[in-house]
Amino acid sequence: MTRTAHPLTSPGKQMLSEQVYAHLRDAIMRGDHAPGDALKPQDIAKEQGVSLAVVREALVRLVGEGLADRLPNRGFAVPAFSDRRWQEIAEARRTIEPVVLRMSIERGDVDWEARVRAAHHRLARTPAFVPEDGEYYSSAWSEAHRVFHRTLLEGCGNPVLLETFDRMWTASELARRWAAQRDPDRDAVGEHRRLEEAALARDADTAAEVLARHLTLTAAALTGSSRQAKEVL
Amino acid sequence: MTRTAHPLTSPGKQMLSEQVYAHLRDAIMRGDHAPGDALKPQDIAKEQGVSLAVVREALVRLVGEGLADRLPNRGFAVPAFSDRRWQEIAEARRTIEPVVLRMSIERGDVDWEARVRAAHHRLARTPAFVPEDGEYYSSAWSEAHRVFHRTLLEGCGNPVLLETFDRMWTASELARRWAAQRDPDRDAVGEHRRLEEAALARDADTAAEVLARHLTLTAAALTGSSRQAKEVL
DNA sequence: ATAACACGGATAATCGATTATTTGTCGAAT
DNA sequence: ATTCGACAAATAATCGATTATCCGTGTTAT
Repeated sequence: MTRTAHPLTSPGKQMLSEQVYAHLRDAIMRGDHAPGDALKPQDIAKEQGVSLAVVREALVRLVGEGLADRLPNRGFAVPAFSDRRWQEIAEARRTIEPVVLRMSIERGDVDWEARVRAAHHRLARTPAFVPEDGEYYSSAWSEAHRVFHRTLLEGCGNPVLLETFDRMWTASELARRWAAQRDPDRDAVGEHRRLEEAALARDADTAAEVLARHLTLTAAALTGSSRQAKEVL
Repeated sequence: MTRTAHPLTSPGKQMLSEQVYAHLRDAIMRGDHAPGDALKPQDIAKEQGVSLAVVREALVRLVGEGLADRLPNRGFAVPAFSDRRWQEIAEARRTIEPVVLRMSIERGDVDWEARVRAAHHRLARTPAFVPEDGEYYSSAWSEAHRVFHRTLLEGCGNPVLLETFDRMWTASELARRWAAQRDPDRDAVGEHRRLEEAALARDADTAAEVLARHLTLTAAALTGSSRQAKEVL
């Protein structure tokens, strides 16, 4: 039955593939599936109540962002990160983010300063762990963490560099889900505080150094032993 | 009629969506379509002799790589780059590539040295322009140019950083197609030669500086006037 | 006993057709 | 003459079904 023309653009409606994409992305990032698990279009289509075409589109997008693997004629799967891959991602972040942070600190305006303050404040008062979630970071903390690191860089004013950050962050978080158990000795809170202080003081040298160290320590904590951290430092 | 099972994996066969994807990517990168032109799935499907599903999959992949724009319920289009966007891409390259080049020079082995030599040699003896192609760079030169710049960075040994290069290079070349007329005063040949020399001499400081200048000059040449180049330098 | 081959189930890839949305146009009311 | 709204073409999004491919299993020949 065709209903009469909409008086105004129907508000809540968006593409099904978009919804399925977001759902799968969140599920994968949340770690709902084990690495290597098959993502079967038919099963997903049935449980989401949509056709294969929309699931397929969502999966293809996921592959493009590194959130799914594809083997031709073999289907899609949750990506499995090797330790080597994880280290490469961490190194890439160490290489690029301090440079962008410098640019950000040199260029950021007062609005950026305010956003940095707000992001750090939010991060500092969000608990990283909630008892019932076991060893995993709470999703609220993960999001606050991402926003803080991104905000630090946003002063650079270059969307292309921020896109690069987004891609690496996604890969980094995905790998962290599975490479990881937390290192209780880490003082990430203090590192974040020092980052904020250096950024707001416009001390690019210190900020870049602290960020590089922060990323190194994080990477070392996630590869199990803290031996590597001491070596690098 | 179903034919009997293959004695061995049929050799030339690959996914249709892959072929269509490659075809569209090449066409867009070659500049066959004007920026902003609609990419109509139906037309493409008909001229390629495939169904809508495979065209759609190819287009979704293209969007993921920034080689097509998508407006929900409005279809796909060849991306139109603003001058601002082009400058952002160029700045991102200036920011990241010199840093990666340093790492590459510090780490590259003798095999890398040989590949740099070969890539530069190939670039130097490939003509940048062929008369019948008007003002556009020849596709052979474009490819040799890409390989040279990529090879310079490959010594870093980090696939994640190289993926980042690939994405930025693609965006850069796409923008160049349309932002661009060449600046006859440019001595890109000399810049490339100095890059090779500094890299092989393991002079990371000089190489990074030459690369930054090279990217600045290229960007300035493509935004029309060479005024900006002089300012930045 | 082993290795190569053929069958069959499961699932990926593709297709043809249906449904939904947008946009331009035409006409009526002001 | 201008604006608002309904109609109609174009085309994007989705669906259900078909075809092709892979892989495990069982069979047969050596």
